[in-house]
Amino acid sequence: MTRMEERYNFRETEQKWQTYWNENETFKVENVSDKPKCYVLEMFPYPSGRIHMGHVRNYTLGDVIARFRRAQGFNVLHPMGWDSFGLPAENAAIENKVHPAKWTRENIKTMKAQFQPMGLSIDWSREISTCEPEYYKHEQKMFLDFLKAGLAYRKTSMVNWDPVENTVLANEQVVDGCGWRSGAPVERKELAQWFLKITDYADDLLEALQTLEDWPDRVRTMQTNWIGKSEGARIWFDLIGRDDKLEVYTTRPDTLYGASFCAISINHPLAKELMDGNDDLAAFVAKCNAIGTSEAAIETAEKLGFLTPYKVKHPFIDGVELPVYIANFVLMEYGTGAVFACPAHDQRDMDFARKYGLPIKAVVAPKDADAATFAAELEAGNEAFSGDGIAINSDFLNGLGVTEAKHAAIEKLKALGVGEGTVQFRIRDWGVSRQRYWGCPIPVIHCPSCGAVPVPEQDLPVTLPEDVTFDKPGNPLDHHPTWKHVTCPCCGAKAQRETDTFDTFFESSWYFARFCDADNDTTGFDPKAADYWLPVDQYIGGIEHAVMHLLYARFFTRALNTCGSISVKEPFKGLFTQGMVCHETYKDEDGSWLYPGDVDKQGDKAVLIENGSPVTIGRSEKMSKSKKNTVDPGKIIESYGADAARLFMLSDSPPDRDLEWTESGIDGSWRYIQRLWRLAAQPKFDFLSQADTADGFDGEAEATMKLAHATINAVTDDLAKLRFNTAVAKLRELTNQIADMKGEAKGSAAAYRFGLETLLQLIVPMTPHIAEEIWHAIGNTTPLVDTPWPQAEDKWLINDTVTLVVQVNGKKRGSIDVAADAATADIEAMALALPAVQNQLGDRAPKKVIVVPKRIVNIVG
RNA sequence: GCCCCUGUGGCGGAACUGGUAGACGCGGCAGACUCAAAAUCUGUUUUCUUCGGAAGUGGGAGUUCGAGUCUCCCCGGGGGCACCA
Repeated sequence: MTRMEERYNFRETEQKWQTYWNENETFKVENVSDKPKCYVLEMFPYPSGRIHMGHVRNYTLGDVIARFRRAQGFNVLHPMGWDSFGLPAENAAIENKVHPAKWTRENIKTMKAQFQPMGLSIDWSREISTCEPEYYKHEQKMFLDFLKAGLAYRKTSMVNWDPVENTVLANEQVVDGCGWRSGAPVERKELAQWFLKITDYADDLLEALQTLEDWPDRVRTMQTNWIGKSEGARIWFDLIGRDDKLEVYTTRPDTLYGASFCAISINHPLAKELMDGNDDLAAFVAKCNAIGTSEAAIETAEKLGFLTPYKVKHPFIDGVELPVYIANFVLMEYGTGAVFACPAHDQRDMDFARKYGLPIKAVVAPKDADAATFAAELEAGNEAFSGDGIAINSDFLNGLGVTEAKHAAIEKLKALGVGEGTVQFRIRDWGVSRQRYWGCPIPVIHCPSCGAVPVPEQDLPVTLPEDVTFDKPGNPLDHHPTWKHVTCPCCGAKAQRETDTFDTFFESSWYFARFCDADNDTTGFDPKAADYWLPVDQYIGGIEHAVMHLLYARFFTRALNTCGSISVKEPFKGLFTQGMVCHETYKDEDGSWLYPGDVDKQGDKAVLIENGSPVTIGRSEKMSKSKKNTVDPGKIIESYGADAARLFMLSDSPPDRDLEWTESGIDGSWRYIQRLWRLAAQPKFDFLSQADTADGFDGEAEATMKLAHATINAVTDDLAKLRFNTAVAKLRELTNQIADMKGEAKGSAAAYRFGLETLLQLIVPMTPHIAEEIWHAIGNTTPLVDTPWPQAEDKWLINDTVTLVVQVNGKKRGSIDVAADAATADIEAMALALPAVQNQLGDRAPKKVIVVPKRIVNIVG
């Protein structure tokens, strides 16, 4: 063995093993193997320029799983790439006059160099960058396939329009009704946009959530809510004096007998019809629009109604006519943009009815209530009743429960030809057009006579022009002198390219398939490669992607499946959402944010290092540039090493909870790394030359052997369940056990060595560098990274004697050591003989003695 | 308003299907080594205590031989959704 330095030099060691892994292509994988496959993927980063602690946590978690599975004998795919289209690149272009491509590629280079010292087990041969034509040309082909399959279409819809920047903004880019950069009030504008038919898969996307057992319930709930399936009925009310009908959607057809009016959206065609020359209505619409769409505005918004001259016939009751209002609470985007209102059983309708003096009629009463009394109280009050109950005052529905009454009402509507049962979804088709330069061009040509014509496949890719300017607002593709001017592929006439680009969620909707076959130049990936690797076994990322990215990717995979490009439907079998990395916040006397590095903490107080002026310590929040509570991963790795940083990311906090970054925490991890080193470099006794198991094990040696084997099982289980914090705790316990050994028992040296080697084998996924270094230093020649995961031996897991706690009336009074197979009667006798038990019982005889084998004895006195 | 998560020492957090509450770490305290400091090591660290014990997992009830864990009600913290008919 090599002589070990007294102190561990992490800089040298970490560099050494990283170089070894790179040169040996240790983590490069093939798409064929006789081992079972395991695909571990972390959400790929946006190349913003610098890695942050969130990245470190994310990629450490994934790396531990990847290394663990690799050791367990899986063929592990653990790739990395760059989600490199997006707005920040264009902002940089505008602010710093640098081309988005240059900015992005330089950032990738920087960030890749920052990832390198983390020691991640990544197959870099599969690296991808989504802004390169080699990547995005495939998604242009996919889009053409979607068009053919009827999964993509163009329609005019309302969008958030920034009048200063002349571009569409995503909902997230609208802050308090204003553009996030320009600060100008956002306008609603109708614009022709490309959509993908995610709604075709609404039911499947919802149903399949139940099969995703390895997803957090939270995410499944959020997607369920987002898809928003509701079952109800469409009803066609006869408009009196007109030929047409008013179509409404309701989830409560059982309350039709309580209907008192209908209400339509201000954007409903009937409302628009009335708008011509009607100043009162125009004023009303203006008033509604002025309320705004912010949460607070809606919360306090008054119910506003405008009575139209229209009336509709009640579908069930002859001769009853209902007035039609235009109301601010009815949304054109949901259902049919029209509702019938039953004030007694809907709070919103109740508020509206009270305000405008409309009738209120109770038609459902709780099971146990006296119907007449209940109805009278309900109709006199201001509180609607929306609970379950029995139909009353409802003719043929009377006596039915809500569910049965809904069915009966729908049957009757169908029989009368005035309605039908229907399912309504909240989710809407995915608008993918963006008036942006730094995205994938939408491969379509607009011809005055042929319309929107797909770019012929042989003309792909449609690449972004390099020579663009950002000196005026709007889309540089639109301003480009020549790029958009082309001829129609159909008729040869002068035509224009589509100048919109795809939403950048497009790229992240299939990158996991690209990693399976990253060099494929024909279809983006070979279906066979995707079949082999997909679905991703463990996907890891932030909860912020619970709906958007994760839903788009699930849809996209289904769409590719429909087009025959892929055989799976669900891209991610297991999903793990990690918590945020947080840090205390600091402010100076003027209330400006301060960097932790500028602050000197002394107990509960803090001062500015520069001049000693007082600093206010704020609550711990997600690390963010704006609050300056960030810690640079590069500096941390530089001063503590990657292993210490990785270990800290895994210790203490469960990975799905927020992690509080502290100096003392990273110090603690660093101390552990040093301690681990001393275990081998400065042992209390010579465990290497004396290691001999011929005489068996005794005392501390036996205890170490037992703990080592128990730890193998415990840590294996913890890692499989992603309970890294408890795995670390158990490894520390084993470390303590080994460190406490004195070398005096039979087999001490052998047990010490076995314990240490076990520890290294179990900790190598977390702290790969030091584990590998010690492994070799104590004489192993096969790299630890290629050593199979340890297996616990049964003989060390069995205990001859067990300690039983003895309770009297549920309170602990002592304990007894008994043989594992001791008879119940003997155990009882021993427990009762304990002085502490005698004291408690006094003269009384025990009423009952409960013996739970290998656990507890409870004496009831 | 609806839905979800969460509440355990000074702090982060352990506690498998109900069975020794506080593993492991951070911080603190005391001591050793040192001229001194750092590092390291040893001990101690839920609270109260008449040193026998007693209380204790946000609060209150319940089920049980036994509850941090299960049930019901209430309170606090965090997050998501929402004029969704």
